[in-house]
Amino acid sequence: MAPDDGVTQAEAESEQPRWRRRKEARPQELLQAALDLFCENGYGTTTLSDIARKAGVSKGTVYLYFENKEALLVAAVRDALEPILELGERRLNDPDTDSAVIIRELLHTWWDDWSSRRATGVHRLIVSEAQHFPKLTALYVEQVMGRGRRIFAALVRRGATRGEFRPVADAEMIGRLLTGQVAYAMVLAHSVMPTGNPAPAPRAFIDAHVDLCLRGLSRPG
Amino acid sequence: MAPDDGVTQAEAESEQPRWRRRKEARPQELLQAALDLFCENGYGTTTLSDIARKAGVSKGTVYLYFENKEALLVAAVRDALEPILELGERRLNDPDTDSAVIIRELLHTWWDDWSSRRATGVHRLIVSEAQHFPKLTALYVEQVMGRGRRIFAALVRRGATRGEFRPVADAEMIGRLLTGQVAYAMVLAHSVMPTGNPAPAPRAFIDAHVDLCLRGLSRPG
Amino acid sequence: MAPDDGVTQAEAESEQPRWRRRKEARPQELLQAALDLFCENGYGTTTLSDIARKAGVSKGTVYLYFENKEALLVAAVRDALEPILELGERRLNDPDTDSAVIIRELLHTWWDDWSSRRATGVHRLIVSEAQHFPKLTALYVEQVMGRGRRIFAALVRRGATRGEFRPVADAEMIGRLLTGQVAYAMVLAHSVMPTGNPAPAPRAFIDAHVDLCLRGLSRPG
Amino acid sequence: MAPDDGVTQAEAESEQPRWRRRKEARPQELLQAALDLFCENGYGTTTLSDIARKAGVSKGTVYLYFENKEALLVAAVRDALEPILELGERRLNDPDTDSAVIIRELLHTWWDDWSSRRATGVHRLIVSEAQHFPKLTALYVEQVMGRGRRIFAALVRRGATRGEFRPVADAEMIGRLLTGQVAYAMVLAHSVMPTGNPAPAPRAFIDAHVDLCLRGLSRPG
DNA sequence: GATGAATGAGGTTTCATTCAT
DNA sequence: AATGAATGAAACCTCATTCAT
Repeated sequence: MAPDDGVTQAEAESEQPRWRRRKEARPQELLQAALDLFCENGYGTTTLSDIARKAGVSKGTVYLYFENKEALLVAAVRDALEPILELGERRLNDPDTDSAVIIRELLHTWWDDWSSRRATGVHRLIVSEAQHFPKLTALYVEQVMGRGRRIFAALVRRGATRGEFRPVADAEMIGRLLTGQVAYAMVLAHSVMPTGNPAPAPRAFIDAHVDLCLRGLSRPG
Repeated sequence: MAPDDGVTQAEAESEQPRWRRRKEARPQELLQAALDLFCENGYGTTTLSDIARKAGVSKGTVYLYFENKEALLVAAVRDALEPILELGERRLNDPDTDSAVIIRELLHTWWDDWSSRRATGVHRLIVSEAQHFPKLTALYVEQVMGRGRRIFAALVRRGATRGEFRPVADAEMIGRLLTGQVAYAMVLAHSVMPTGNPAPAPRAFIDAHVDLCLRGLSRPG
Repeated sequence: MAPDDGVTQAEAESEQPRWRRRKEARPQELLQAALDLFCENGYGTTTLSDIARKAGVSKGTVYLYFENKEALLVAAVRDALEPILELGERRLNDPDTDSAVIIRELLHTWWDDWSSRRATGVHRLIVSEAQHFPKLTALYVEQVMGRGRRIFAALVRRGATRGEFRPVADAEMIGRLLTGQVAYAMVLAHSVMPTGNPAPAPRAFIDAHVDLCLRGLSRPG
Repeated sequence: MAPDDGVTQAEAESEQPRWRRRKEARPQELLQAALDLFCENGYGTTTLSDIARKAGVSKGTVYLYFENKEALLVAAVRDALEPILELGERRLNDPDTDSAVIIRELLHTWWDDWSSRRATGVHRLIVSEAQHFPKLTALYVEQVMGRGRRIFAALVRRGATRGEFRPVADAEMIGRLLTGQVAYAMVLAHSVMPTGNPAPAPRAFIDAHVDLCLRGLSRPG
């Protein structure tokens, strides 16, 4: 989770030549370096020199793979989100599992998946830059926010149908509430928290959130 | 009176208030122009020329009143938040009002107050720039996030003490959850939503949020 | 005629301040510096640093007066040509002067006027950059080439009408021939000649050209 | 035979020809691609990638055959001009042909030969880049401009000697005038004309030019 | 106090050239 | 011989900041 854990750095090696041919690996290294820096410092503050240095290449090399800085941003975000978005609704249809359990697990899984991709900062990044990159924002709204909301709305309906939850008038809104709190936690984790301001551990926070919401969804009596 | 409300009156009369009143006749237009533009376009994208033009003064004039761009940002945020933070716990001590009602009203009031100051964008602004202005972030975390959390934590405890709510283990966490969802709505209202992505009306969203949480806080049976 | 005769240089003065406010004079100095350098070295080879240095200002100052490099080129060319184009047909209607005399004098005057504006290099500049600046090229073709051609075509017709010249089928074509040779001399004077390749003096060349053409226009017998 | 034609046969058999024959199997496509692009877009604007792509090779390959971009320019120009310059004075010595006819035909042939080599743009290219490549410019001045001027000066002297033309004081100057107009037509054909500005067809233009000049050379009475 | 012309560091981007493969 | 990934210098341009007026 440290912003510069060395994984993407150029490998320190013996008498390294001026450069190495890495056509296959380069784009990934660049995308990860770009994502890390954009998430950490924002788009405007991150320079292409920073990205190139972190990826262990020269400035010009970036332009072999990406049209310009904006394209790099879009590619980095897409690259981070795509595999995550393909995961999704795994246990949604397991009839033996309570909806409450699925909801709780899915929210935890969400956090873990994004963390493993070093992508939790994407929320903050999008929120910060939304005005300047409407295309990317639309992607995020539809594929991330919308998808999450729909999944959890479906779970809420499932729970209501199965008699686990009380009947719910606006399941979409509940879906929005369920996901929003977690997304916001990711936003804060990449903005105000790193400046030395404490916050509860993600798991505890998510659990408290789920506890409160599930209790709010439970059937009276 | 709730036993724990001391938290919210602590700094009001201290000998050296952390949130200083600066009543010098600063060009209010400058602060408002800066706030609007920073909130709308972000710190990096907003130029001092933009601000000066919007305020109807020349670029040089800005430097008569503010050390530099950063100082202007800090002053603009402070200027926007200061009067809002002074509002606060008005009806907190009215023994005839249910805690649930206070909570609901306070969240709505929060939104309205911030809207009237054109300050709803401050959340997004802070979130975006937190890394680069730790002082300002600390202020925000303590005075805005922290204050809100403490107020609502106190209200939760009040409700539990009065028998309105079930007993709550971690009232601070509940306070965090209650305020977070609204803060996040403000963040979204100034980031992804303006790019053409619909969201529910604030009032409806807040009400749904409060409904769910209060139900989650209600006493069983 | 030397490319850098110091006229446009920043004035060396006593303890000069970091900069001087010169709002009125700046654009002219910049335009002349730009024109000189563009004519001497071409558009692509001339850097904005060169221009700024020659005009005695910093790079940024150029952008206070001109949108970008291209706008500076267009403005410099326009600024050089405009006063010249306003001269024109002065003696065209003097009935006491032979058409042959007018033609000869006008061609000499043309050269002298352009020289006095340090604008003889514009032909070469336009010819070199025509493909990349079609707007500017169109201006040149219409206002410079076309105007010259039409003036001299009119003179040829005048001479034929007055019985000085033989009847001419295509006066426009003759106008093209009369002007082209002089324009080409200007082109060469700013391209191949400065690299150490000798050419006849402009006056002698123009006279020879006029001699040959006027003899070709004279009435048989 | 005209007494002064030695000028045009001077360098043909010298021990170390100034215009060297380089018959190495250079990729002709490279030279032609470079010539086309340089003539069309200029030297600075043409990238080595463009040339390599047009020639169907990789960028690196260019450097197997040419030291650098400048060497490629020189080679391309030389390659285009060399065979043309070897043509030259074919019918110069045919005693049965009038000098006027030779002049007219030679100017048309000049245009046709250059067109067939796609080399008409070389004039514009040289004019544009003369300052930066003095060696190449000197070559052009001597071998192209000078050669042409001398050939036509010789023809003018031939015509005067044979009594076809009036006596001429400065035949070199007439040669300059005869060739200049055609060279200039080529310059314009590759600069201002392609941007949508009409001009007479080359043949008509050359004929009008020759008509005027030959009439100017004709014997009075 | 107010102005806005001027500065110059620093950003993104291009491209001739090199060199491991 | 041929490739094309990689380099890095240098270009254009922006803008926070300064300061003569």
